[in-house]
Amino acid sequence: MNVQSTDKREAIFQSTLVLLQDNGFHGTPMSQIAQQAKISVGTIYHYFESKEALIMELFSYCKAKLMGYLFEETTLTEDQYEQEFRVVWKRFVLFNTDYPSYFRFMNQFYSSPFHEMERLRKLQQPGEDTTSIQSFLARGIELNQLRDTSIQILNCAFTGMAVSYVKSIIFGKVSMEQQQLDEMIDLVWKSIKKEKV
Amino acid sequence: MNVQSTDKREAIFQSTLVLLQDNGFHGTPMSQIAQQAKISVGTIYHYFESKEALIMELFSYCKAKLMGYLFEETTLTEDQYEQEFRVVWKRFVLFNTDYPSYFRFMNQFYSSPFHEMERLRKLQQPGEDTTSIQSFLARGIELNQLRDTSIQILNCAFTGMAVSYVKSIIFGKVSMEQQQLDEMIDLVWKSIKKEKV
DNA sequence: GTCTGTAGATTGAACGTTCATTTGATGGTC
DNA sequence: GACCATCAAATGAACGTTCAATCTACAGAC
Repeated sequence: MNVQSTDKREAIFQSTLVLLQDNGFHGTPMSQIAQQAKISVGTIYHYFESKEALIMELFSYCKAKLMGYLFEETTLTEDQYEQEFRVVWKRFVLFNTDYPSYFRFMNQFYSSPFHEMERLRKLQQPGEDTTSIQSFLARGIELNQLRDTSIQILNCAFTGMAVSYVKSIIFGKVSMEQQQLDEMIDLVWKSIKKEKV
Repeated sequence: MNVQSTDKREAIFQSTLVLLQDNGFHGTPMSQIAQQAKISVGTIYHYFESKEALIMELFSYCKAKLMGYLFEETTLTEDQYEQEFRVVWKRFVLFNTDYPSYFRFMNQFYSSPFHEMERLRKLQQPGEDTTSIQSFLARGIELNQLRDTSIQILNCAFTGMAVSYVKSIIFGKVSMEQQQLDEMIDLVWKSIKKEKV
């Protein structure tokens, strides 16, 4: 696979992202994806085994981008976990509001039967994402900064509020102001920080 | 429309719910819905104008059930808002874990293009749901029990964490124990309660 | 520098299937 | 016999996928 073909894959990904957000998975025919990407239908099948495979790979692609953005250049100082936390959470919101097509796609993906497939795939091939939100939260517990409870519960607070907030912004219920973003981060931090005795 | 036809509508709703959660909207043909409901395809079109109309009405049906359950028999005493809050939040979780097909359908609905249609419909015909979560939260602010911030932000905490928690339970990441549920409610309350001065 | 062979990339018409919706007939009720 | 409910076959459009043909790039021969 040479440089050109990487471009083609990218073009297919972007085209799919744009169309999916308005039409959904089954509402987006391969022919339309091809048209938008300015290639022919057959070419898609040169790069992806099937429509389903395209979606699965697109998901990995999006997730990798998000995770890369969240944790890039984070210099974690032990006594600055709270600041670090605020940065990561804010990045989560900013990434998704800046690239709403990514967000809407991943959101659709997670609430679709594809999610189940992804889950099963992960069980067979575990331990691939080492820089996940989960391990970031785990570190917070170790550093005695976060409530000593299950990672899953902390994750519900972190991700749940972030996703919900991003939705509010994208769907226009809330405007994206610095002040409100900071207040939202406060809510999140209040809920899962370790109480000082 | 007599009693029989109400039963038929109900049967169609239930059949659709069951099939949609595993196959998604476009992966669920009308023929299959009919088969599962033990009626013929044509009959569905007697009760619903189209597949799309069926989905939209199913959403209203589900939402009404959820809201009815959340706020039934709540005797709101002014000085017991916190308790009331905990009851309502817990009910939100219980309803959705008890009826996962409702949850998964609504979740799909919210992350699909249908949501946009619903939103537009709502704009044209506002003020229909008076017993919504939003007004419950608004009351909390009035009673000086919740942080004095925008309803949308409070809603992100309430709904965001609840949805995320229900997902964890349904997808088997977290088991549903009383202790954990209570801890989760604590997180939510901590994040949005009014700080005592 | 030109020619040639080859492997991969690209095309889009064609195929077979599936689906939402329509329709006209049939059964039941008052 | 009028009206509503129900049925299942028929319709026609749309879709995912395939494939034989065409194009492109480039390495080696001379």
